[in-house]
Amino acid sequence: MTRVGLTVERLTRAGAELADEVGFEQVTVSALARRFDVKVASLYSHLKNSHDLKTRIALLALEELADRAADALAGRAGRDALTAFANVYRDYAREHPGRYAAAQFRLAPEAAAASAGGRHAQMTRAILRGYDLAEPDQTHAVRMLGSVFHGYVSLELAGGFSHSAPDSQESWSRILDALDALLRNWPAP
Amino acid sequence: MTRVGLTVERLTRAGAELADEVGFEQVTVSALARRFDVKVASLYSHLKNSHDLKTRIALLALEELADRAADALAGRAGRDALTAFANVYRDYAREHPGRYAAAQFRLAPEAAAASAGGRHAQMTRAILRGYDLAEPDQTHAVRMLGSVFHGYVSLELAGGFSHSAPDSQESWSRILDALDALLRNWPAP
DNA sequence: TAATTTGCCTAAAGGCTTTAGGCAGTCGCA
DNA sequence: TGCGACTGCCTAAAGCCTTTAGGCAAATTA
Repeated sequence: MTRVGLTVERLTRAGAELADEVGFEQVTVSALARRFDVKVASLYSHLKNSHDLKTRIALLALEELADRAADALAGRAGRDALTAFANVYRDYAREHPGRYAAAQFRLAPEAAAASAGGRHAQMTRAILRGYDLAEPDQTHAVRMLGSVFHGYVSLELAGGFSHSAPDSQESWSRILDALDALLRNWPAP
Repeated sequence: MTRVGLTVERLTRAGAELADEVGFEQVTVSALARRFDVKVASLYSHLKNSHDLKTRIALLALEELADRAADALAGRAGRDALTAFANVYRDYAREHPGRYAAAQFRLAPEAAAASAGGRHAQMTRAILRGYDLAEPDQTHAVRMLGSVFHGYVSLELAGGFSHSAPDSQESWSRILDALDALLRNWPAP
């Protein structure tokens, strides 16, 4: 009856790995217990419930994404920043599909407030400083960028662009070109 | 022991309604059986399994969406078509959140091939006929439009834009303006 | 070393999925 | 109209997941 040394942090990290391996949907308290070779009930002294586990994985993914984005943004501006930022999302989703799915997990309002979501929005705004957009257009542009990045990455991950020409990488590059052009030339109302 | 008259079609429609009421995730063979006041096992002569049910709901949603989009597109061109098409997605997602979630369900390749997915792509291409874009830019633009529509609607549905100014409707309008401008002025490589 | 806390365990109840086999309406055909 | 075949819904049962309650032993503290 040796102790394995479970902690919320270890469980969350293992849950994130599990998500990348089998998909976020399949992350289950049982599967996690199996992975630690421990009885299921044992996890319930560390986790409130299954939803709690998923929330924690989502928060972890949002933090990781924000950290990477912050790194990528350091020392860059304008189109360079836009591209680097966008690639962080896409690359993260490709490297960690389960975590990326987790990042889309519908958080309860207080969890959302405590999440790295705010950092993401702030960073998107920072990118736009290179583009001379006043409010409220800046907010519109923030929302649009978020939509394109999230939308493209989701569709790509869902297999939407595979098996058809031109390849996805090329579309991605050209879409970033287009966004850059659009931001430099944002239409008046 | 009267017969209720279950059919795959009725089950699928009821499943779609259930999805809108409680969320696509919560759509379950058990819940559906409850709704028809019938034993769970009875549904298994009509449905292969739970995944089959979800696939059918997804296909239904994709059909409905394509039908609406086709209606909206009839007799419109250019920016007018773009706006109408985009609004179909957004409105459908707001009216039928569960079905919209279903439409995002990862389909198996053959199910995807038999789905209305192709009609959606064709209609997006039709819109672009008003904008003078040659290949491969047309495909890039199709992918970008899909990304923005899907991304925006997902983020909005997830509550991303509520409780903050400016309101979501305004951003949506301005983003459509921006897309129209971008398509009229698609940058060269 | 004794007392206390903490961590993992056993047990059990309840829900969802899926398969197997059964009985009774319902429909086609003579 | 009556008989047989089919179809549709049912009971039963096994397997997996979640969650709670209560227990014992290892680790921590004094």
